[in-house]
Amino acid sequence: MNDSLRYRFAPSPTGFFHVGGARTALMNWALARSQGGTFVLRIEDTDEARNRPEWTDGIVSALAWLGIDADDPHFEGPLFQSHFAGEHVAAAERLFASGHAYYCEMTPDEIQERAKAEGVNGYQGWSRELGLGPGPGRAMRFRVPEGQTVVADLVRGEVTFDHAVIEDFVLVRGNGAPVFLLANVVDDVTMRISHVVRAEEHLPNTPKQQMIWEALGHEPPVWAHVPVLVNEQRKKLSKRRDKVALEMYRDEGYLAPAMVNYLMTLGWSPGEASEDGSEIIGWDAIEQAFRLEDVNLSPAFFDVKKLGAFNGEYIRAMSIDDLVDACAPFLDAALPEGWDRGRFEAMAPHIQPRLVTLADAPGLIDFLFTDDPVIDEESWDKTMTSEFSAPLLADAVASYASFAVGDWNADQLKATLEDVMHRFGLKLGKAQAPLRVAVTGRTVGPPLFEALEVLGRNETLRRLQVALDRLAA
RNA sequence: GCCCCCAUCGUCUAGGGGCCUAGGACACCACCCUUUCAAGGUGGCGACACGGGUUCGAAUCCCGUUGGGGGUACCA
Repeated sequence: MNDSLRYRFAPSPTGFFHVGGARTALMNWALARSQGGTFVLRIEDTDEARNRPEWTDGIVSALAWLGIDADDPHFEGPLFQSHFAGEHVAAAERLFASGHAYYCEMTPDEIQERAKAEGVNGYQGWSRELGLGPGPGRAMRFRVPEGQTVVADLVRGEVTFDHAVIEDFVLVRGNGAPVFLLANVVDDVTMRISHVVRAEEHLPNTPKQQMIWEALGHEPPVWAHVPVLVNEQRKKLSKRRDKVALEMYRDEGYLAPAMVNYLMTLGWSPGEASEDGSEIIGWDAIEQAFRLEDVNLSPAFFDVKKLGAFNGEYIRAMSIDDLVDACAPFLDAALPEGWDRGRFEAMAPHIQPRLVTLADAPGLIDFLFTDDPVIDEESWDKTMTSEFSAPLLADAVASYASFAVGDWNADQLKATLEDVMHRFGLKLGKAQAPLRVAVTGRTVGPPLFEALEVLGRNETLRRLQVALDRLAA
């Protein structure tokens, strides 16, 4: 372990875990593990979050789902920001004592008025030289010196900010509560954080944080601001308009490794680490290959369709046993209680290449687990209105009825229907359609004869007869 | 308003002066395979925002324009 490499991930609990947060967490994790450093999970527990401990539990379990394991030696935490509250105030006092901060008793309204009257923008350090001491309602502000701050960012290079455009920002509110900006820096200092890897939206605040680091007498950390994730309108992913909760993707049957893989390809490319040019690459390889220096500068669109492609890829790579296990919860939710696991195991290889998410599984095979298939009327109309539908069905019933139980398998069923179709001068694609609708209720689905084999002789014949009766009526 | 960031196919990206008539992946289209739908295979469509420089040579470097995004609270 390299004790001097400490990467922090500092989410605020909000009741769900943001996919953007997942990505930065993953990046920090990859760095900490491959460099032999530590991933520090620090949770910004607000008052509301403290009343809802399940929110912070959610963060830990979301991280665990992603493979960021709290028991891993590289993992430290969770630590809670509120535990350091005393240190926040103490640091502010030191800043005041050393002249880096001063008290100001102007209210936001007064500031706005005066700025308007003077035709200037924002607070102009009006209380700087008043020599005010602490007092009720007085906020502590940072005395921004002349000059400029250069933020050395590992992904974006050196970014220069002119102090002239940074107002004397508030450190501690009039009620004595330190602001987030200060708390954050003090936590980072206290926890000896060496690398701050976070989303780009924090870049404009970084010069302020760097000034605080320096005023506190510390060398600032290595900064790295990675591009934000955006929606189709190129706006930052937001809880209100976008589907951003990691938990929702998990609950819809997206696989963690697929999500992890996809997230890491946003703003970064595995490059040489992927020998075949595909973007499908396992975590171990990602961990070894990931470098902040290789991260892109521009925002990336979170494309659910591409996520789905990755997910399908990962599903197809699963063993049948694993697939069955993974699908089980989704089947529990959708099928009648006590569904036959063996039956699903028999069909699993056939639905595997057809799944985008695990949640798609029940819809593909539910007809095998219900008393009667749900007939899609559109499908019925499309396939049962031909002249040959009824006679073909009748022929099929007659042919299948003569099957011995031991002959009831996909190959024989197919061969027999081929005989039938020849009698009608049809191709298999056409001839199987009425049977498919009669048995499954739909025109599309898993391979028909395999499904019939699983369904069994009696039930298949019964369903075909039901359809025949309906056609006769 | 002010500050900061960004700009290669529809999308995610490769690219760091000649290897680029710009490569891959997802999506899309066509064909093949085929038991419907998928999966798989083959092929196709498709981009360096614009304008100036620098250079023998620019997607790559510089400047500007335009366009996008983010930030700017006694929010976190």
